[in-house]
Amino acid sequence: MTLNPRIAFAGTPANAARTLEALVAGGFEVGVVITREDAPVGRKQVLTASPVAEVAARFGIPVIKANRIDEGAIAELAKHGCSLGVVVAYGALLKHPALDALSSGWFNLHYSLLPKWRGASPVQAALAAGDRETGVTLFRLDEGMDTGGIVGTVETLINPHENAGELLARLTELGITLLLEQLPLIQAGLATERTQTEGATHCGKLSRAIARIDWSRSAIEIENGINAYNPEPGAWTTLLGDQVKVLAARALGATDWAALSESATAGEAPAESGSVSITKSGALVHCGSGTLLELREIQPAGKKPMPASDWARGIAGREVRFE
RNA sequence: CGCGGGGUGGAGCAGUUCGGUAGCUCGCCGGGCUCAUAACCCGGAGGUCGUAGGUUCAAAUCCUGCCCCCGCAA
Repeated sequence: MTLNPRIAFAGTPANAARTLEALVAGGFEVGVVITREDAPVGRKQVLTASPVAEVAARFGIPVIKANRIDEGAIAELAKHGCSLGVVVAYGALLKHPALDALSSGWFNLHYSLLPKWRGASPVQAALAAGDRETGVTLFRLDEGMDTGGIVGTVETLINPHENAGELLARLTELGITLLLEQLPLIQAGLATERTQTEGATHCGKLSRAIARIDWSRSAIEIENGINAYNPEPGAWTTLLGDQVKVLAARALGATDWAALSESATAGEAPAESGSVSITKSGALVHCGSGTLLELREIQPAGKKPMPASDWARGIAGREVRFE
């Protein structure tokens, strides 16, 4: 038995589940877990409990399944004697009655360096914007959207070609470190909270629409988008009307290759955006401003993910252009 | 019964509409060229065409059931 206050944990997806695991392993007493209700998953629409619910069940922690922390959930919450809340990607905003439900308040792990990228998709936003660095922020929840006082941050450089899945995995571990370090201080009333600075930026919810590749943009911008929107919701384009996911690709610098090529000096028409050149080892897509994007991994609709070189072999000899 | 694509030698594809026992680009094995090579040349191995049954003189190709994979939607 610890003397520390019992913690209420709110979260839903896999990285939240991982954090919950670490919290328990770290000796913190999690009195109750709040997660979103079971949802249909996959083609079969099987009603599935969230990863956080799974972990809670494994540790025998009581679970409250609610898509928002309303009066009913607050009443349930009160039964478990928790005084401090930790929120990691729960999936709903905490409004006022809920915020006041715990005497020591709620603290949230947010995967950006606040006040940068407040909102629902900070990891993706940082990658899409081509940021060089990002991080994790632990802050006290208030009624605003990611506006509360900052308890601590961890910074990290974004690796070249790193996608959102990889980056989130790293940030999750950094967040766990931060949380395990700061939580005892918070519990002891020794944590400091500093007001967020000016210059906030925001990001919205992810949608499939924004993950569509616009081949008229430069290769670097396109690569940033591909890194940002993989693995979810998946950067995509279309080929003859069928959707094709681009799982990984690399911009070949910012060079205007079209202007340098012999065909340009020979007066031939420049390649249209989206047209694909099959090479010996793969495929190059012509992007805006004459830039080139080298495809690395691709997934046509109905197919499994495959190396771009394999895909290129199958379409060799045909004219190919992404729309 | 939500919509849709697909299962052909190790990989990616073609062939299926108009049935006649299998092709392409690679990979692999062996040999050659070369200082050398992921380059080039020659040769070779490897396939019950997802599965069960049906129609037929003949089925990867037509019909029916089943299994599996995947995209969308939710």
